[in-house]
Amino acid sequence: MKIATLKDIAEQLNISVTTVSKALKDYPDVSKKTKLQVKELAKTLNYKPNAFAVNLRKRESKTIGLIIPVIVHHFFSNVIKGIISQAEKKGYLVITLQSDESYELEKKQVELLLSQRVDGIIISLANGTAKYDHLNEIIAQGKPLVMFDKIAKIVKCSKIIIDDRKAAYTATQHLIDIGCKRIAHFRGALLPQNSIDRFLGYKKALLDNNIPYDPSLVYICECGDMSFEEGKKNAEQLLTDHDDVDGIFINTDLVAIGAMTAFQEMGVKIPDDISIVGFSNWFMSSVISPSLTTINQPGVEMGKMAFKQLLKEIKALKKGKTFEPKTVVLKTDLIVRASTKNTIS
Amino acid sequence: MKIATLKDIAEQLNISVTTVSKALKDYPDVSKKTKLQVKELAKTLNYKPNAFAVNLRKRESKTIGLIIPVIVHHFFSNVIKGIISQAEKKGYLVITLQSDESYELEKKQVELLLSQRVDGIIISLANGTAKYDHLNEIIAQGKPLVMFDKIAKIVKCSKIIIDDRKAAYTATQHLIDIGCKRIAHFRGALLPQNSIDRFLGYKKALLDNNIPYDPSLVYICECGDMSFEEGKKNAEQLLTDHDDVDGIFINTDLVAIGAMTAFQEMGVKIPDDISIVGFSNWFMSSVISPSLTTINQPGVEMGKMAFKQLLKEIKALKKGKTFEPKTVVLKTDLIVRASTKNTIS
DNA sequence: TTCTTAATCGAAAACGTTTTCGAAAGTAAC
DNA sequence: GTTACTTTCGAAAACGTTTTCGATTAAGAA
Repeated sequence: MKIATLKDIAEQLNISVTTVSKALKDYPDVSKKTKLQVKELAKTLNYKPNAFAVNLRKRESKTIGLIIPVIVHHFFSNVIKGIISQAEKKGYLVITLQSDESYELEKKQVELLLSQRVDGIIISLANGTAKYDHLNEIIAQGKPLVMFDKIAKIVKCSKIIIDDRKAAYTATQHLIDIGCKRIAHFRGALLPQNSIDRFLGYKKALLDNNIPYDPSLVYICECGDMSFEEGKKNAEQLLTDHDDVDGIFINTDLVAIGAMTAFQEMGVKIPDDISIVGFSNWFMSSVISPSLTTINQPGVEMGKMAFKQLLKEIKALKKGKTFEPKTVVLKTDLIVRASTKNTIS
Repeated sequence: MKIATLKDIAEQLNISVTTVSKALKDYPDVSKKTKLQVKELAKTLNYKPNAFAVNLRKRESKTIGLIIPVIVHHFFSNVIKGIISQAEKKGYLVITLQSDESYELEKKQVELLLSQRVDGIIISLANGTAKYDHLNEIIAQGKPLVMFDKIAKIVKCSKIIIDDRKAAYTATQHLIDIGCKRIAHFRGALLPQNSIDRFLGYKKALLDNNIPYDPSLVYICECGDMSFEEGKKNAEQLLTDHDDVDGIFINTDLVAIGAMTAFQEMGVKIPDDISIVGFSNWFMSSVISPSLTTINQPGVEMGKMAFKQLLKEIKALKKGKTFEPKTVVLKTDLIVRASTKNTIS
């Protein structure tokens, strides 16, 4: 019932704890005979090294922390999957926490992970996060930090992102290419960097095509998380504000789907009356009707990359080396589906 | 840069490590003055107790393990969310692993968690799991184990489930009530208990209503995970096998959506030609067209329950008490939407 | 024989905490 | 001056590993 320790093995074999430890890790200064005996007994006693003791001694936990705004989310759960699978391959475990888009919680969770002595932290910022002391503390403690998707540019750490601006530009350009003249934008929250970047990409595409930028066509979401309801609300508002809009680029698929639902309820035809482009390529977007044109955001790959970078830094630090923060930009693709329709050719 | 320890504080204050430790936890045998000094210095040094050392000493990690078949999954990610949030509230952290529906991986992951000395394990079984040695080992080590959703009845541990049979019965009865005469069933994999139970509920509903049970109407999925493609394939097969089916009860929403997509591509009208009921109430199901009638499966609540039960058992064991495994059955609801249509009244 | 080398082992310290137990010093009572 | 408390502290052991460094023995070389 009690879990076996090195001491138990040593006593049963009448040898020292030292020798048992060395035998199990194939040190050269242990005889073949003893090694065999030790290994055999270890197996029958179902010996497993006590991780606490190993951690304490080695000053590393083989564990990393992961903080994300929401778990029930197609993109984020893909990232989680990517991180966990990659980590497991390399012998690391992942402690996951959800910040719920709250700065306060996020800060508390960083403290928690630090006192747990994780070997490194991967984080995607909450929308509410505007102060970065808690992140700088991680770095100050000499712990690797990797941010992904929702990042803070100022913080000196590695970042795994997509080119939001370029992707948004591509999305908007697609609307223009198919003949849209009045293009609205649902930009989500004001703060997060990718919200800003997507907005800038949208704006640039307009200007590059000599379409005047009209601020009244940009809808902001004051609430914490972009949601289905937000999309519905914005769509209804848009319809009362403007009757000439023929295209919308929307920050997130979920919001886009909310908007589409509202439009359909109000008798607006998609894509005939309005073309819509979303962002993220949620699985859902391929099965709704009409299917949603969107930007594919490679979640699993992002997760894997984030862990790989973190591991690189963990290893560098272990060897006493320093490292330069690196920013990896992952490729995105425009996926054209039924929610956008060419009215030109 | 270096992280402060009790010793550092002790040396700077010229007192013993013992006193520092006691001061920080407000032991009565430390003077107010020393307590104040210690706490102040601890704050300025940003002292955080070393979790490894505490764990080693206290023989508990305040960490639990969670193994699930898939992360990117509406129901499971909801459960994860429930577990993590509840655990955080109680001061516990969660290490999440994904078994990918593989018995081998699941077994390895249990070993991993045990050697990590987690305080308990929550698990939802892989479809491929038919042997339970690894689970019994957890119990043999005196660690609490809670299973949810995909459980093994034989294993003596607490279980959080829904009444799959009853839910399936309700779903099938709904199809019968609206006038369906030939009702098919996509049952998913052969092995998992809930797949079996849902099938039994389906069958019982038929028989209770004097509808003959026809095995050729039950479609099995040989593959590991139930997927969108599986639904399409089954739908196509069904259409060539039988032309008189007017209702289907499908194991999982995702498969149901796949089937609906296939039907729509083949010109079969839903719900006019065939009524469909899914299972789980994925968010997606409410926004597709037609929206999907389904059984609501309370993921977050299930996760919270699972953790609560686990914590109860952890606490009992800590006090040296024993406990009786408990099975909690959560309520489900039928959610009627547009994919089923009353052809009677 | 004596010296060198190789092979095999173990004592001990260290990682950072927690907790038990006793010591010391001060105060109060007699 | 002795006894009896109270208050405040610290030594030491323990949790289970890992690793350094010496010790011991045996074998081979001189």
